[in-house]
Amino acid sequence: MPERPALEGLEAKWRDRWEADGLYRFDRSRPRGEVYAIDTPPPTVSGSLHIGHVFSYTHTDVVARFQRMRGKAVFYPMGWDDNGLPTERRVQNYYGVRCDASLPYDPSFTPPAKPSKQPIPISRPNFVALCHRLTAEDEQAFEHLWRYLGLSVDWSTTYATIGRRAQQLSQLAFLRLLARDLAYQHEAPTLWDVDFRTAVAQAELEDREREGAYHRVRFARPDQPAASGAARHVEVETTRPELLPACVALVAHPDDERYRPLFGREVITPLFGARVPVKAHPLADPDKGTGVAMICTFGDVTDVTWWRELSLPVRAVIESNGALRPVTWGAPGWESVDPARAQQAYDRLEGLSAVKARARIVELLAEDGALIGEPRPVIHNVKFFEKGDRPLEIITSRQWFIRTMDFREALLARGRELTWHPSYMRARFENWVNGLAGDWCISRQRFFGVPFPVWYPLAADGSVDHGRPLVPDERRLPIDPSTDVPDGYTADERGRPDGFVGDPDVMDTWATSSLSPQIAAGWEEDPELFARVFPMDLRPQAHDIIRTWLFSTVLRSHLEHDALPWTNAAISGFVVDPDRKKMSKSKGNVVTPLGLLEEHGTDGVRYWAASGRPGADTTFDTGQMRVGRRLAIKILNASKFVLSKAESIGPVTAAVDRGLLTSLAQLVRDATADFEAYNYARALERTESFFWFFCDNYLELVKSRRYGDHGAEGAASANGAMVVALDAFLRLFAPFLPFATEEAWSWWQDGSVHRAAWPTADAILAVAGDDDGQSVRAVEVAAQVLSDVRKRKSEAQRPLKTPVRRAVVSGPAADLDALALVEADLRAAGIIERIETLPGDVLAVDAELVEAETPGRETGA
RNA sequence: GGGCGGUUAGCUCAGUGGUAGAGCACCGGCCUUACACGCCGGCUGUCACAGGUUCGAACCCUGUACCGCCCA
Repeated sequence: MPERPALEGLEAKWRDRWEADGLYRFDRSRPRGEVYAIDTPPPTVSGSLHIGHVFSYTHTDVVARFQRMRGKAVFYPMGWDDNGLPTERRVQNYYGVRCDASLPYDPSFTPPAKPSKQPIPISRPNFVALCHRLTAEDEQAFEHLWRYLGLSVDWSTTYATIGRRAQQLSQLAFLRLLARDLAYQHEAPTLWDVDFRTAVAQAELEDREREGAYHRVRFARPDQPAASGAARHVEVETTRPELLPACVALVAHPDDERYRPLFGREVITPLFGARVPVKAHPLADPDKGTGVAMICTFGDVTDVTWWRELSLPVRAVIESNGALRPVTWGAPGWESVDPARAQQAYDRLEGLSAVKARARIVELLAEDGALIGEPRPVIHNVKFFEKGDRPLEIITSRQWFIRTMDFREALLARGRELTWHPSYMRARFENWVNGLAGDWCISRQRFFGVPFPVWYPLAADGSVDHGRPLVPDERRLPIDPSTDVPDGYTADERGRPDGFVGDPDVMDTWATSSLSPQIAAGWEEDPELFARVFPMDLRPQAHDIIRTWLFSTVLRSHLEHDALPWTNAAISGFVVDPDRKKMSKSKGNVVTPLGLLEEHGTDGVRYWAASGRPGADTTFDTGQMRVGRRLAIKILNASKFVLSKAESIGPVTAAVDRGLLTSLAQLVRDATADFEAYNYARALERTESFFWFFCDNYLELVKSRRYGDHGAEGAASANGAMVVALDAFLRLFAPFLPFATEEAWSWWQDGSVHRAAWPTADAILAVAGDDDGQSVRAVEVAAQVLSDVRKRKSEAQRPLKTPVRRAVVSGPAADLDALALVEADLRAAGIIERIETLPGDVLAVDAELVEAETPGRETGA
C-alpha cells in the first residue's frame, strides 16, 4: 500500500497485468445458461476514434463487467469494420492510388513513399492488398485506445469485416439465401450515386435541402383543333427540366376536375416531339405546381412507382456517370413527331451532367417558347447517398437483392420480441420497417468488399447468361470470382464464348456487418462455440444505425435461424456539445480521446460516460470527468484508511456499524436491480452517493473507536464493519472505475476484483445481524447531530476540532433512544464534552462551544 | 408533414402520486493525524406554458410553445 496513493500509471500497470493473466478470456467450457454474449459494434477503423466511441463502448464494458462478476462467462469479442467505401477512400488518399479493375495484378507493386499528385492506377488485387495493409495499422491504434480505456474485451477473439472468415460467412450466407430464393438478381431502377458509380440502398439515403426552381413547361395538345378555341396546351411544373427527353407520361390526381378530360389522351413534349399519355394516379398532388406532373424514367422514387403501376415504357437518358447518354431519336422507343428537330435539340445536351444539361435545356425551351415565365426558386429536399456529394439518380441496372418486403410483419414481431433499452427506441425500428419501399439491394459496383461468389456462363455469341449463375461448393469459400474458376471450367475460358465470367460486384458492407453475431460466434465453423453463445444476450449500438445495422442483423438472423440474434438491444445516445449539437469532425468540435484519458484519468472519463443513461444524448462535460477522477482518488484514500489499522477484526456489535451495514445491504439490492434493468447510470449514482456518506459521516463517527479509544471490542466491531463495507464498495464500483478499484483491491485481496463475485445483501446482513430499524435510525440521528454541530462551528468560524462544551439534542423519544446507542461515537467525532436530551417534535440540536482562547499576538509577517 | 425524446437551481443532470434534490460553479470557513487532487458550512427554483384528473401532481391525461433526433 503506497504512502500517497495516486491514479497516475494505473492504466498501463493493470492493462498489462490483465492481459498477462488472461483475465477476460472467454471460458468456452461453460454451458449456455452461464454465458453472457455481446455482439460488439465493430468500429470503422478507417475513421478516427472520437469521444462518442469512448462513451458508448464504456456503457457496454460496464455491463460486461457486471455480468462477469455475477458469475457469467462473458463472451466479449471485438471486430474491426474495415470493409467498404471509407477504407477505399482512405487508401486512395493515403497512398495516392486509384483502382482500375481492368488492370492485371502486379506482384511487384509497392506504393510510393509519398503519395503522388496524380493517382497511380493499380489493379483490384493490388488495391485490395493496400486496403488490408492500412487497416492493419489502424486496428493497432484502435486496440491501444480500447485497452487504455480498460475494455474487458477478450483480445484473442477479434475479427475484421473484410477478413477471410467474414468473407467466407458472407458468401456462405448469401449462397444459402440464393438456394432458398431469398436472394435474387433483378434488373430494375435503382438508387445510384453517379460519383461512386454504384447502387445504394434505401437505408443509405439522406434528404438534404437544396435550392432548386420550378420551371413551367408547355406541352402541346394535338387533341384540340386549332379552331375550337379550347386550350391547346397543358402546363407542367418541374424542378428537373433536363429530364424532359426521358418523359414518358403526364400524371394528375384522379379527382382533379381540371385534368379529368385529359386522362387517356396524349400530349406532345416540347423540343422532342414525343407523344406521351396523360394518366391518373392518386400520388399526384393537385396542390403542387399546376397539379399535373411529368413522369420521367427516372427523376425520383415516385417516378418509379408511377412507372411500375401505370405500366409505362422506359426512356432513360442518365448514364452511370451522371451524364446524358447518346440517343437516336426516331429509333424504336424514341419516336418523335419530328425526329430531326428532336435530335438537334438533344445533341446539345448529350454528354452534359444533369446540372449543366438543366441550364442548357432551359435556354432551348425559352427559345422554343415552351418555357412559361421565369423559373420560380424553391428550397426542396433532395435525396443523397449519405456519403455522396451529388444528388442520387435512379438508374436501371442489374442488382442483387435480399427479400425483405415479404417479411415485414415477421420483422415487426421480432422487434416486439426484443427487449429494448430504453424501450421507446423500438419505435425507431417500427417506423423504419413500416416505411420500407422495396427489397434490400446488396450489390455495390465497388472494389474493396466481399465479392459475390458467382460466375455466369457465356453463350456462344459471348453474351452473359445471368439466368444460370454458377455457384461454388460451400467448401471452396471464400472465393473471388475474378481470379477463381468455377467447377467444370478452366482458367483460359474466362471471358471467352462458351466460357464464363465472374460477377463483378461486391456486397454492401451491411450485408457482412449484418452477420456480426454469426461471424463472432463461429457459425458453421465451430458448432460447439456457436451453441454456447448464439443467440447472444446483448447488442449495444447507437440509435442512428437502428435502420441499418440493427435492422439488417435482425433480418439475416430471422431468415437464417428463424430467431432473434440477441435478446437485448442497448441503444446509446450521442455525445453532444453544450449547444446540444452532435460532436462531429465536420463541426470542428471533436476532442482526441486519448488526450482526455491522460488528462482526467481513464476512470474519470469512464465515470462521465457511465453517467449517461441508456439512449440519452449526453453533454460532453470535462467537469463530470473531474468529479469521476476525484471519486477514484477518494476510493484509494478511503481504502488506505480502512486498511491501515484493520488488524483487529471482530464481531460487528456497535449500533453505528450494524446500521451502516444494514443500509449498505439495501444499496446492494437497489444497485443490483438497476443493473439488471440495464440502468447502470442509476446504480453508479446510488453507489457514489452512499459512498460519500460513508466517508464523510460513518468513517468520521467510528474513527476514534477504531483506533481503540473505547476498548478492543469496539475497535474490532468498527474494523469488521469497515472491511465488509470496503469490500462491497470496491466490487460495486469495479464495473465503472476498473483501475482504482483493482489497485485498492490488490492491497489486501487475492486475485482480481474483476473476477470477484458481485456483492449480495444477504452476506452483508449476516455480518450486520438482525436489524430492528433502530441501528439504521441511530446512524441517521448521529449524522444529523454531527452535521448540526459542524454547522455551529462553521458559523462561528471556528475550527472543527473546537470542543463542544454541551450539546442539547431534542427530538422524539425514538430518536433519543437511538441517540443513546451512538452517543460515545458521536461525542468523539464532534468533540462534544456532554450531550443532554430534551423531548421534542423534531430532531434539533443546540451546541455550546468552548470559549475561543484569547488570540495571542501573532508574530512575524 | 409523420414518429420519438426532451424542457427541474447560473451549468450538467437525478427524481413513476405524498414537505423540490445532487454535483459543478459561486460565497464563507477549516492545514481535523485516509485524502488540501482534501474537509465543513452557506446561497440558489413560476419543476416550459395552459387546462384537466386527484384529498394531494415535477410525476397521470389533453392541448400549446420551444429544442433535438429519426423518417417522409
